[in-house]
Amino acid sequence: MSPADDSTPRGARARARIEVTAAIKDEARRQLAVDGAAKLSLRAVARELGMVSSALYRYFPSRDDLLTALIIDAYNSLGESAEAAHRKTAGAAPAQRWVAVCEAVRGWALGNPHEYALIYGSPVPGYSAPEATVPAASRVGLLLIGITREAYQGRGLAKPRLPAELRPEAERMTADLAPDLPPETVTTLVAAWAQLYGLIGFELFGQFKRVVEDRATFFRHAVGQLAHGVGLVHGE
Amino acid sequence: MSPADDSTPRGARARARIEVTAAIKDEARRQLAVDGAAKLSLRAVARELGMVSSALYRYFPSRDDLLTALIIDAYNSLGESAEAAHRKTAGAAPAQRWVAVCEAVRGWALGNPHEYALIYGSPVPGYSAPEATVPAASRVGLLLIGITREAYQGRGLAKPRLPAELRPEAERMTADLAPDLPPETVTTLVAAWAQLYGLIGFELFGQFKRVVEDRATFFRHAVGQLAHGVGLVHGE
DNA sequence: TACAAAAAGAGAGCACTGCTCTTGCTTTGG
DNA sequence: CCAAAGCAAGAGCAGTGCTCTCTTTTTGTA
Repeated sequence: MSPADDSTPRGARARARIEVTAAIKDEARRQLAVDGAAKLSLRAVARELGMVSSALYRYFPSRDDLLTALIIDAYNSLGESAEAAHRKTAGAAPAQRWVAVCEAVRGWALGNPHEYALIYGSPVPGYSAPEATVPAASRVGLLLIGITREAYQGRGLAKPRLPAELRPEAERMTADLAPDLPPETVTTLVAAWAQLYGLIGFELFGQFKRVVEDRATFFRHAVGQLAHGVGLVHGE
Repeated sequence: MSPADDSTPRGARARARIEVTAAIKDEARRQLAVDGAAKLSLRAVARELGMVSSALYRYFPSRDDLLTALIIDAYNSLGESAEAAHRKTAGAAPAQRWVAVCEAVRGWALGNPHEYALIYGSPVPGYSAPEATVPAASRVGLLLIGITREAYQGRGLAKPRLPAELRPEAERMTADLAPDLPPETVTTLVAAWAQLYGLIGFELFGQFKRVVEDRATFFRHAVGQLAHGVGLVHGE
């Protein structure tokens, strides 16, 4: 995760530290998958690893620091799933790539519900994500921007309307996120990005219970509509 | 909250029980607003109320039961805010009512972030919402259905396209939720419902930090687009 | 190579949590 | 009137995050 400044760890101790750190995170991830973030216990992790709880604080100075490490890993794991779907659809139409990436995000979420809740559910109280999580957290968003850019550079796309009151904000966002795209598109894109997580969250957290049954099909259709809204669909 | 079967409590003891129960919930809500659900402590609540912790278990058999009561209250509080906005816009165009209700939901969420997180964030681990929460949880959804119905009965509305693979599910949802509306509309409506919470959740949980600044304007536009997608906007 | 410094583990302990059980006291209803 | 039910209080259990001290082990360097 951290950049490998010197790929040769200075000694046996440094190597051991890396291994123990990884072991702690692995065991913590295991407990996370079973019981969720709120029940993750440092003492239980240490117990399972055969070490005493106070020794664990040599590796993570607090429970929140462990959680932060897990959050960054989760963002990266999710990002890799999404990027894999993106790669696999190279050459396909932008709308299809969009749907594929969205489905990869959904699939990862369904497969790792507690990790998903950790990063996109309510943040752990009193905990605000440190700056270190930003790059990992951006990966999916960048992917969606990339797909849109590809479509735009390919043949342009239908711009949604933009009310005058939103234009300043739209131009600010555009300058920050994708200066080569029209503000109308960037605005819709950001909304679609948030809406994607609404769809996934409702499914994952049980709001669709007794409402939506064929959730995969429903999701595919909904994110297809999102792609349409962004302007990725030309034909028909 | 609970239906007043006999509005005259049988005696002084019953009255006291109601009052103590309310006091516990109030204090718990106070702590919830400050520290969030995970740090809500029965002992702290009891302490603040001048009672010993074990006495609290006469009123709520467990921490989860207290949380469930708070969840139902939160759903109802949110529902009332939304319904107030709905009433206040009686006679207005459906799209305007839609936006007003969505803004009421957002306003309530921003004003009660921890309560919002309690009901729409990641569910408390190992905790699945009991059936008792269903009616309270449905109020906002019913409102959105009502607005759409009003628009439909008024002058009909533009139906979005519906792919064949989704038609069975769309018809099932329609039969369950609003048999008098076209399946195309119901499907889009359910998606919009989830997407609304995506928009609010991203704002509330910090995902829009350094991305969207003028969030009120952005939100108004985004939910206006949702209304458009459902078919509530006729003109222009 | 000897040695001080840094890193790591072990254990005890503090203040807190949810929850249970027992012991008394008070209100209630037959 | 009096047993029964409801309620409060206190002690106690097992667990938590975290800190502090003490000892051992591994370092980089004089």
